[in-house]
Amino acid sequence: MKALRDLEIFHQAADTGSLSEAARRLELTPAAASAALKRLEEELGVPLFLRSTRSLRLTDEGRVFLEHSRQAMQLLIEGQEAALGGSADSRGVLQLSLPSDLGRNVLLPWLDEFQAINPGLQLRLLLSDHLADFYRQPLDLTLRYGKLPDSGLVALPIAPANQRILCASPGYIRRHGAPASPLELTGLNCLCYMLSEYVHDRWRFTRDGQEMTVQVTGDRIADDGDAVRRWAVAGEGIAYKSALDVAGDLAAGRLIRLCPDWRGETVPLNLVCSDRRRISPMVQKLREFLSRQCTALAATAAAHLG
Amino acid sequence: MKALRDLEIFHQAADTGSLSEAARRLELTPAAASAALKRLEEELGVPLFLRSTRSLRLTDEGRVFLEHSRQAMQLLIEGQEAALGGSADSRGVLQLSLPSDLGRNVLLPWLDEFQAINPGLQLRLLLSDHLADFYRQPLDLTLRYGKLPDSGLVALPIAPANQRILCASPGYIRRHGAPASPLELTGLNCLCYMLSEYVHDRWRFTRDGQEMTVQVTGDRIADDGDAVRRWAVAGEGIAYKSALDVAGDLAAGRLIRLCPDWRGETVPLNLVCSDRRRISPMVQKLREFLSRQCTALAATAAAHLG
DNA sequence: GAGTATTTTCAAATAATATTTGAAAGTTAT
DNA sequence: ATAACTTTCAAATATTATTTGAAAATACTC
Repeated sequence: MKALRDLEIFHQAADTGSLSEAARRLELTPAAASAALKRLEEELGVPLFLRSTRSLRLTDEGRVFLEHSRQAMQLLIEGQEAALGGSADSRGVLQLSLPSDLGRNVLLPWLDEFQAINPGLQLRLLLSDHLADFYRQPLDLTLRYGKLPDSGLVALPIAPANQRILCASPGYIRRHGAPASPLELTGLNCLCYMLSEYVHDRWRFTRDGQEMTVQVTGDRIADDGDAVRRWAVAGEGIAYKSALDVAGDLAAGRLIRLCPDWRGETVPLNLVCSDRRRISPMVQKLREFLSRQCTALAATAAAHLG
Repeated sequence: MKALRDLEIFHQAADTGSLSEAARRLELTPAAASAALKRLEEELGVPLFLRSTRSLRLTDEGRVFLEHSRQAMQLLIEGQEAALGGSADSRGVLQLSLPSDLGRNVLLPWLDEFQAINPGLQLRLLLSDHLADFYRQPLDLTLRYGKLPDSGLVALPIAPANQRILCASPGYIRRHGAPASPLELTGLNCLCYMLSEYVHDRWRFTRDGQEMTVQVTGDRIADDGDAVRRWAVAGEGIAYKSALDVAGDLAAGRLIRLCPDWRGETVPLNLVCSDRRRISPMVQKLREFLSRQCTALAATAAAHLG
C-alpha cells in the first residue's frame, strides 16, 4: 500500500460505481485510475470490485476495506488539522479519557464533586474501552486498566493490585447455583467482553500457586464494560470483571462474588498523563483527587476480595 | 500526503529518534529518509521534528500527528486483514451497533427479552456514539441517530420524527429557574455533546415557522450520550437530547422538559442493515422486534412532545 | 582539547513508479 | 443495429523517489 492517492481513487470509484467518473473527479485518465486500483488490489491480495466493461460493483472484501480505509483517511486529515491548529491548551479545560464502566458509574459523581470544588473548570470526557480512542485526542489525563502501550507516558499506578472477580446476581445464582470452582463455568452462561474483535473468553485464576484457565462461552458479548456489568446485574449470566467496577454492586448486594478462594487476573488501574509538559496545577490537583478517591475505592473493593 | 511509505519513515524516525536508524530499518539511505520526511512536513505544513545534525526530537505538532497517523496505519492493516479474513458469517451470532445512551438504557432489556424468546442466539454488542465504530466491524444491524453517510446501506426509519428536546432535572430547575425561551440558555449551564472534536454547541429550535439557533456554553462536554444524560439527571445543567433517550426519565420525573412550545431539531432514528445479502431470518426477526419496540417508545416519547 | 565517528542534508545522477496515449473489446442505451 | 461509453492493455512519456558523493555539524572517546 504505497499511495494514499490509490486509496482516494478507490473511494471515488466506490462512491460513483465508475472508474471513469472517479478519474474525472481526480483529474486523471481512466487508464491511470484503473492501474491505481489494480495496484491496490495486488497489494491487498483481494479483489475490491467486480467489474464489467461498463461498471464496477464492490465485492464484500471491497466493502470491508472501504470502511476501514475511509476512517484511516479521516484520521490523517484530523491529524493534520490538529497539528496545524496547535493544542488549544487554554487553561480551564481538561480533557479526560475514562473506561466505560468505571467512568460512567464511579467517576462521573466524583468529577461532579471536583467541579463543585473548582468552579470555572470545564471538563471534556471521552468514555470508551477502546485503546484506539486513547490516541485520538490530546488528553490531559487518562484512566486505563491493564498494561499500557510503551510510549513514554507518565503513568501513576492507582490500584496496582486490582483484579478481576467472578460475580453474578442473586437471581442468577438462585436459578443456576453458584459454581464450586471456576471449572464449572463451562456449564454456565458467561458474559464476555470484546475489544477490537478479540473476545476475552479465557478466564484465568490462581490459588495457592495453582493456575487455571477456563475457556468460557455465553450468549452475550459486548465491547463495553458497562454493558457486561448490566447483563450480570440483570441476571443474564456470570461476569469476570474488574473489582473496582463492581465494588458498588457488591456492596449493594446486586452482585455476589463467586469462587472467592480463586484469585482472578490482575488488572492494574493506571492514571496517565500524556506529557510531562502538560501537567498544569489543575491537572496536578485533579490527579491527586482521583488518586485519593480511587485508593479509597480500591480499599473498599479489596474488602470484598478477602 | 502521497505515500504511506513516508508515514512509515516518520514513525520509525519518531520511535528511534534517528533518521539514519529509521532508514536502516526500512533499507533506505539516510538521504532518502530525510527527503521523505521533508516531503511529509511540506505537505502537512508543520515541522514534525526539531533537528540537530545528530538527532531528532518530535515537535508538539509531530507528536499530535504521530498519534493520528499511527491509528490510521493500524486501521488500514485491520482493513486488509478483515478483507482477507472474510466475514465470519456463522449463523446464530448477530452483531449490533447501538448508540451509547439508547443502547445501554433502553435496548439492553429489550434484547434480553428477545434472547429469552430466541434461545441459542448469541449477541455481540458494540456500544458507541462514534460513527467511526460503525464501520469497523461487519454488522448485521445498526441503530443510529441522524442522517447516515450515503453508502447504499439499507435503512429502515424507526422514529423519523424524533427530535431533540431541552430538559433538566427538577433540582436544577429549582435552583436556576426554567428558561422562558431558548434565548435564556446563554445564562445557564448547558451540557454539550462532542463527537470527533466537534462540540454540538449550536442548539436549534423552531416555533411557528420561526427559527432560532442558540450558541450555548457549559462546564461539561462528553463524547458519550449516556454521560450527558447522567449529568442532566444529576442536576448539573440543561441537556438537549433525543426525546427517545430521555423518554423514561421524563416519565419518571427525573427530567422535565423545558420550553415545550419550541421544537428541537429532528434526529431521526434509523435501523440499518449493512447489506441486503446479510438479512437472515433471525436478522429479519430482530429487525421487526426492534422496529415494534422503538415505535412504541417513540409513541411514548411523542406524548411528551405535546 | 583534539581527533574520530556519526549524523543530517544538499545537489546531481540514476532508478523506479505513475500517467498518458492510442487502441481494442465489451456493455448499455437508444 | 448503432453509437456512446466503459475498462484495460501495452508502449511511450512524465514524474517522483532513491542513490551517490560531499559538506557541515554534533557527540563520543581518548
